[in-house]
Amino acid sequence: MNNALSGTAATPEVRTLAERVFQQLQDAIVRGELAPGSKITEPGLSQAYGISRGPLREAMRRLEAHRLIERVPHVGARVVKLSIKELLELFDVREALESMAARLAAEHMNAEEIAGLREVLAVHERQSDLRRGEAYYQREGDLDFHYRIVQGSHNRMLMGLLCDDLYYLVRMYRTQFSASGTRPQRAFVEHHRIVDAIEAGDAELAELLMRRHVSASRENVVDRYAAALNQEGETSTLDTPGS
Amino acid sequence: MNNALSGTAATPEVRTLAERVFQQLQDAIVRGELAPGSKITEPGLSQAYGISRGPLREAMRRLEAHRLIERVPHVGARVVKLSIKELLELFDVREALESMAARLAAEHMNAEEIAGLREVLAVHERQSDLRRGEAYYQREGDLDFHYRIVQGSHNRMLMGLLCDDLYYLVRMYRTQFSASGTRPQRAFVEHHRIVDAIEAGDAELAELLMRRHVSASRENVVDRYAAALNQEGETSTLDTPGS
DNA sequence: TTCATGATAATTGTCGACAATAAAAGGAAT
DNA sequence: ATTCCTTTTATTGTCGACAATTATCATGAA
Repeated sequence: MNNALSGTAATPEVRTLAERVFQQLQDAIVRGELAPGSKITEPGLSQAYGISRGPLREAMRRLEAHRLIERVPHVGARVVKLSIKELLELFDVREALESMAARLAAEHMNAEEIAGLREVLAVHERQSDLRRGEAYYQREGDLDFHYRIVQGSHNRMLMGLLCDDLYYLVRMYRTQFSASGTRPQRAFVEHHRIVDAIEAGDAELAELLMRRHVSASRENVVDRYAAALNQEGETSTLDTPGS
Repeated sequence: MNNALSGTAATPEVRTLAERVFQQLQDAIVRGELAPGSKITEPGLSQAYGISRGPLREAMRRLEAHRLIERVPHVGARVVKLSIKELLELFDVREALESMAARLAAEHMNAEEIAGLREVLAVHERQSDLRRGEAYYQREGDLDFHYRIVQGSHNRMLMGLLCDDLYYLVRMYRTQFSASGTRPQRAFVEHHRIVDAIEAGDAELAELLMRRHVSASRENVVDRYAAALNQEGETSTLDTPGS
């Protein structure tokens, strides 16, 4: 129940050192302060955070489980670097999971939760009035929207997979690719329609709309990437040919 | 590439102690040797496996990440005990993920992989001839079938979620609920039809069939549980009332 | 008898040090 | 000059011990 969106926000005080440094590292990685692909050394971090290597190793194990760092035995760990291929994989997984979440939300969400969802949309609308292009806050809010729907599914396993694992990768991608200004208006009306379907209890429609919503977001990323690739002459991460 | 089904089977020698004890513990939990809900104590296990508490703690962290044990700070860890509610949640997640996997498999699977899939079905058919009711081997084979389709999706994130996390829970459930003899014939023809769709490259059909397949398996569990509940007067795990 | 309270014991969290492995640097031979 | 091998160095893996927290149990009062 304590999984706030910004991680360190709604956690007053953590009991264990490993937990705390885990959250700090998680935040640092998501915000891009630890560069993607950069190597992480245990003595360095333990000195930087003023703790021993024991708790640090546990924190790193958790980061590895959340797919934020990659470790190879006896060699070391490095911050994960999302390629465009892995980003698209992430979208496919989100499409599958979030459409299911929307379906379950339409079946199980209660009145208060739906009211909260509408409130989120209202906040977005206000922010959209203020700053139409500036999409950073809205993007965080977008995640908040998806977050609430997942919670509304009342499926703890789904919540764990989406909120504890994948959403951190999504946020990391957004800072990494600086993916602002991604079709704000259209996503807006799609959000509204999804809430309408959920409120009407139309599970199939909610599922379909959410599936299209995520899929459209994915296609948007593909287009933007192709455009950026044409404009510049760079080949950054579209490798890994076989399989 | 090295994620064999039986865990300790295709791994000749593991480099690190933590890795080894992790696999041993994972196997012990899945096989039911460590009773679900039983408490796990660090000194006990470190003595039992003849290692120090350091590697053991890392192994336990990994088990926690794989949702095989549950830890609470300063209190301890206990083997996860799947309730019927969580089992149904697991099925919903599988339905979402595996239907997507089938869709992607229909798009990306190559000839050799399809041939391998057909070979798996052939093996099942032979085993089904030999022992029709005895479904243990067939159930392991069933997981092998699903395993290969997930691999055929060529989506590493999907593979990680399904094969590294959820399938261990599935196997654990099967030993825990001793869920043998679950509609072997019908699952059989469903498997065949799914492979047909994949071979035809019909992504939509493969997705639909896999979705129905998992959903039917879920409903079968619901029915069996309701029947067992009526027959006996026991109330085992249908608690957790509010959400 | 039951409940609260304090002391005891056990377990978890944390730390520093040693051993094993892999990467890096340096030198010798072709 | 390049390549291969040896030595060195740094990082990871493992261990045992101490501190902090929690659970247990005994004791006493209502």
